[in-house]
Amino acid sequence: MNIERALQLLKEKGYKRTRQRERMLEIFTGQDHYIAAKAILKKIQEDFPSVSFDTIYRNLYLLTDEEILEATELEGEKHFRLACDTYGHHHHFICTDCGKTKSIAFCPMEQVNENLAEYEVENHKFEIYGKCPQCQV
Amino acid sequence: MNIERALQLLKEKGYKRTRQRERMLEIFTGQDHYIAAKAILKKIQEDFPSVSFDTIYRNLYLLTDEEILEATELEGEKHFRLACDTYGHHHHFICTDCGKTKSIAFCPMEQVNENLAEYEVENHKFEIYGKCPQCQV
DNA sequence: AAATAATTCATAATCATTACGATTTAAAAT
DNA sequence: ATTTTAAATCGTAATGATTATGAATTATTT
Repeated sequence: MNIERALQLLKEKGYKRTRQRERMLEIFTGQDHYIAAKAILKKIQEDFPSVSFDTIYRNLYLLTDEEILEATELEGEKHFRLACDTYGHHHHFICTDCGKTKSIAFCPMEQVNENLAEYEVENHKFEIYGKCPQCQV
Repeated sequence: MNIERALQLLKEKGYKRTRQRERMLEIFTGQDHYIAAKAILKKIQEDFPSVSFDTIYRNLYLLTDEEILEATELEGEKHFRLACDTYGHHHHFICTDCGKTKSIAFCPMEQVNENLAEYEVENHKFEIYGKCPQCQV
């Protein structure tokens, strides 16, 4: 995902192009880290000191719904990153210090041979946690 | 995990045997469901109307640290269940309605062949979400 | 039965998140 | 270029889960 494509997607859906949204996308661009909602807020306040929680959260969820961002919950806080498009469905190693991610192509759902016939599977989560090379002691 | 063993473990560590703790363990016994902290509180209040948040949360975390309970975070709320001892390390299907679980013996870490040599893996999470037979529409 | 150390209770504080009404602003229509 | 209008933002307050605190209580040890 890149800014151009994100803005295009938003336009197609009739959403307005606001400076706050552009700035949010800029913050995410080029990052392969998950970032806490709180951290996004702080970053944006550097340019828009009066931006409110509402704006940030509303937009984070909007962008996630539109699949421009990916979300995950780490230690009770929601974190976000630009949706990856290196390959399709995949998972992540996530650094518990800095949020840096490494993509894991393998999806465990292919291998589960437990009998789940009577269960209606809707979703799954596979994440590996640890320290990236930069964050090791 | 069963009550006797849990109480034994607590005793060995020098923790006191309180009525509240016994009641908590009773509530979990025989359940293969993840239960929200809030729900535990309500249940215990039936017997101890004046029990406080503090008691519940402190004990849920204590029991989790002692590996008597297992915890997971579902929709921003922590949920708990008795640690399974059907077999060793494993994962769960979790019903998003009632919290009922089904054990999944397969662990995806065995299959990951991405090169994580430079990454210090500490932990992982694999959960499948959906509706159990009882909760399907 | 007394001592002591852990535990609980009652309540307040914190932290992330969500909600709301008034105001502003981007984009469409004139 | 101006007006219109619907969406978005701001400022602030509310909510909900969780954590913290200090005094009172209780299980265990002496």
